[in-house]
Amino acid sequence: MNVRTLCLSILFEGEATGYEIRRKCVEGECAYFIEASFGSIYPALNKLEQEGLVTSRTQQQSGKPAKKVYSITDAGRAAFADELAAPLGEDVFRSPFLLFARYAHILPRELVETRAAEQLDKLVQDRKKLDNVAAEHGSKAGDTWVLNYGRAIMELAERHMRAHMHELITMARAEPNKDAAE
Amino acid sequence: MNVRTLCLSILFEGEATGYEIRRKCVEGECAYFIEASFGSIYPALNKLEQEGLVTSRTQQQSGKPAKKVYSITDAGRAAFADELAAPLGEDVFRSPFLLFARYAHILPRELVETRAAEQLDKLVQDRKKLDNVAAEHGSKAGDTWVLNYGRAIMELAERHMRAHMHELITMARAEPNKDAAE
DNA sequence: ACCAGCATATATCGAACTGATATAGGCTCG
DNA sequence: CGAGCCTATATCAGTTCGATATATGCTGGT
Repeated sequence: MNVRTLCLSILFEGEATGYEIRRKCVEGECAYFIEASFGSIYPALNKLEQEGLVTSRTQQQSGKPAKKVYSITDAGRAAFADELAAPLGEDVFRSPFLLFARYAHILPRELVETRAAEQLDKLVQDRKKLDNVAAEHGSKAGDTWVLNYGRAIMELAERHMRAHMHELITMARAEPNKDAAE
Repeated sequence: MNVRTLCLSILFEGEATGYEIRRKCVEGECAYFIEASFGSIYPALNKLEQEGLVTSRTQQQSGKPAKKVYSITDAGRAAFADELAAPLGEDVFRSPFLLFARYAHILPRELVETRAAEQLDKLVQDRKKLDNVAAEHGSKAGDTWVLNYGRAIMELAERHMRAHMHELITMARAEPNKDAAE
């Protein structure tokens, strides 16, 4: 599932600029399961326009920079339908925190405490963000389903972290570590 | 958290070849929260050797190709410790399936049914894999913690999917779709 | 008996993507 | 009244993925 398809999926719902597509990824309906940077969105939109899957018009704004509003074409809608019918890629989960956690036993207690607290905070923030999206957007059924899936998992992650983070901190405390040598 | 640090983390635990590092990412203790391909592991190991953070020796084998066994150096251990002390990157979750699910309402019922079943199967397989890792490896405390975190989440994901996938399928069924036109 | 396919093992390359940076106008708040 | 932020587009270097190449031996099916 590449940035190209992501752009088509958002334009399928209605017009948008590159900037707005980015925002929808970071704080909108897709926030939970997609990420894309400007560095991939803008080139993707250019290429989609070249291929005739989207069209654009430049819109002047008072008090803000001019923006380039993209719309999907019939060819774009067809291409998106084809993408949805194609075999799906694998889900990906990467966690620097979990790599860190494996080595709690050789790390200073204070550091483990800090990182665990930061991680819990991230989980809480992310869950709140999903709750807000669910509350604000009068989203369609598919969006609600995805959002509920995300919220269920974030809730558990938060609960699990809260219940078990002290064990990680205890590991760090248990063995005196290299910190003493520094 | 880059491939470089991943390699150091695995070599910190003991000697390994590039191939073995890859395996540990795919089916070992890290399977849940890390992924890395040969295309990034081998170059990373070469660079680490150039920098003196790891050393290698070539080991002949009967019945198998020769392998290049890497070991971490003191400089490597120090570099790894520095990495662990540095601020952590963000956790990443990307799900082509959830992007697909948003559009269940415009998709043929059969396709949604197939993809939902495939997704459930993946979740079951992944959970089983984590259970196996937990059972086989007499892993250290940090590994057990990470594994339990992963298992808790996979279990919920599986349960949630099992309980709610029929809603997705119903969405597809509810509105007749473009499939009729094909 | 033989061959297809799979596991081990290293390596490279193009395409994709991230994260940082550049540019630029206008707004807000201390 | 200026620092910093928001909107907005764009590019670039570095990282990573996914596919492919190469080589060898084992295993299972016909």
